[in-house]
Amino acid sequence: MKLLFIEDEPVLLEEMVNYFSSNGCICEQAKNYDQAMIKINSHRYDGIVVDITLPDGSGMDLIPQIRSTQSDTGIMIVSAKNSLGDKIQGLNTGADDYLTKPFYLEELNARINALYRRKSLKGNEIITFDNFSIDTGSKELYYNDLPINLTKKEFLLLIYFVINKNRVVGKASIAEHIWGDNYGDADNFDAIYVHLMNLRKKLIQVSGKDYIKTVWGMGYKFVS
Amino acid sequence: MKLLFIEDEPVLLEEMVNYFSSNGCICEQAKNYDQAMIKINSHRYDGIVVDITLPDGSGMDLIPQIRSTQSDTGIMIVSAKNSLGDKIQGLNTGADDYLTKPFYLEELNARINALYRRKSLKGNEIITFDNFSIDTGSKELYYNDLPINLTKKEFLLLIYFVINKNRVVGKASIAEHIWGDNYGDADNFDAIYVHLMNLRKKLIQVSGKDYIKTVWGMGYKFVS
DNA sequence: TCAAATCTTAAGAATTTCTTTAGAAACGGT
DNA sequence: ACCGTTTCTAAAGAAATTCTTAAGATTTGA
Repeated sequence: MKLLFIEDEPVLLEEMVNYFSSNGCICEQAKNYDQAMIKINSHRYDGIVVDITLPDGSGMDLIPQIRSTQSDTGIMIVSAKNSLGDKIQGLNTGADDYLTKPFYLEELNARINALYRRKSLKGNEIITFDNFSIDTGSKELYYNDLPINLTKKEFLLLIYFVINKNRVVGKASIAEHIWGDNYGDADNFDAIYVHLMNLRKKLIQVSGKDYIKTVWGMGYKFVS
Repeated sequence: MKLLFIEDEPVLLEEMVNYFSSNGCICEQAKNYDQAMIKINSHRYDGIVVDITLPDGSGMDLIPQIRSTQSDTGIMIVSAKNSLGDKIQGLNTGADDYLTKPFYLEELNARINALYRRKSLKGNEIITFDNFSIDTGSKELYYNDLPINLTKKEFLLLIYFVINKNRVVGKASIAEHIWGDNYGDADNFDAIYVHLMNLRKKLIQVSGKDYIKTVWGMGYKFVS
């Protein structure tokens, strides 16, 4: 994942770059508005962290600029101001999320990852796990190049699981993700059960491994 | 995670409670300002979702009240876009985040989790003590990378203990946090005893150490 | 010291949650 | 309109958790 950090405070900037570099990210930095402008207009990033208060301008003004050229880049505001008004304004200009200083780097990391997951889902991408590969463009699943026939619901379910790998997802989350808003009856999860079991069985059938672990009373977890 | 939803619109309230309950949270609700006030002053929560427009008052007025007594509680405002307006801008209410209606429950979920991470878990998704580590995302406990199987209640109990490390927690507090307000019989703590002992035994079994100290007549204390 | 209160432990009953199956209903392509 | 597929509903059985009960141990305080 390629990231850009726009931040004038040198200590924080270094901390962020160190943290994300050692987490396997490609990190670039800009120390002020002008540097940021140059970076933004010449490179693409998966995520950009923008400090609002810069010595030569407001990070707020950078956001529409980023958004106009890099529509699927995750934009994360970091700011010392913690009034609601600023947050609202920031998100209205096209940012995806914000964090007020001081913050934990773990928190920033979690949010950037969440943004990346959310954004990258749209593109035609191939996600792999073990011997499986999912082509999100053609909506197909392969096991060692052998195509596995999944129904639409099973496929959506699989994608949702893979995106949230190793994390417990509750039945309600699954329901909302697959059926959207109007999943009326809250305590009727029969349909989920069925699709889930079908998907589980298909994965077991070809791989011999059960990827979907049941977490009693909580939901399910995709492990790999 | 124990949550309070303050919302007068019954459909949305029910949806939220159902959603988060099905995702493994303990949920309580308040339908108006007065009910909310009572709840806030008598219970502690990990997160509170506040609707601004209530029939008998403004949710905004509840926020300083919450903040003054529950500093680690994540406060999430939900509101129709037009009622946010300019009034709030620049007004530092003490809320942590906001969401304008309508929203996806998944979005609310993500934000509440983020707040919980930041406030209670101090930025970490993984909490450690001695050779144990608790992964709050995958809902698993490890002892030196050896997974320890806990039931839902045991897991909730452990988290509650760890967050309140070295502090005595009474049985009533435990009950409240793990069962919410629908814990029928107030002076029946038998169920707590059982879960508590089961957790205690599991921890002793792998580590040889009893982390849960009994404080006679008071409650229990998790030491590390 | 002894009775009362509180806690520990264990076993089994009750409840909840999950799995599986089968068939009905809805959908989509021809 | 027909047929095959997908999706949903329903219901029964399995599994795991949760709760109740009860008996025994420990601590407290009169």
